[in-house]
Amino acid sequence: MTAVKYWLMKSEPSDYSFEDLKNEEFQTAEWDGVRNYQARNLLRDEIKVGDKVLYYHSNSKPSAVVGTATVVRDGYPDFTAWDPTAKHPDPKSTEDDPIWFMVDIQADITFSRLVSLKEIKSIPELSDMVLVKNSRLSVQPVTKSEFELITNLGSQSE
DNA sequence: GCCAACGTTGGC
DNA sequence: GCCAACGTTGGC
Repeated sequence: MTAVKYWLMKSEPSDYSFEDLKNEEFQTAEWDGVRNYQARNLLRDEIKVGDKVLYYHSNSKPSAVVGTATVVRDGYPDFTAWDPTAKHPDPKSTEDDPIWFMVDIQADITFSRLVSLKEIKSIPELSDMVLVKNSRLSVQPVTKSEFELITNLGSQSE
């Protein structure tokens, strides 16, 4: 039994929002479409059932963490990669030799107020977050204290 | 919509 | 293996 780890996953809400996740059956969805090797390695090797996820809306007004989710399935091949009609097909990835991986996540807490990137940047304790430093990685590690601080902020009333 | 930062591709 | 050209991300 390994310890629970913490992550932040980005999605453009116009593409797939936290509301979309909550509208799924069992509020659960495949986190497909990741086409970045660093993120792939995390999905394939590091992210495990029971891990906790901050759900971040990028390219949004404002960009913000809007809720949390729980990983409910370990990494497995992203079969949308070899579907030419999918959103992010990759002909180099095949069923026999998959390149891209995904996990399943289930919506957990819906924040009562969003925690914006601006707010995150204003908090000294969060200045080491990957989100603040390398804004491009779409799946990134966060520490337990970062996760708890942001979840506490998002759970405050109003 | 702009563009900086970053990642990937491919010629050599 | 280098690196210029190109594509993408995502804040603003």
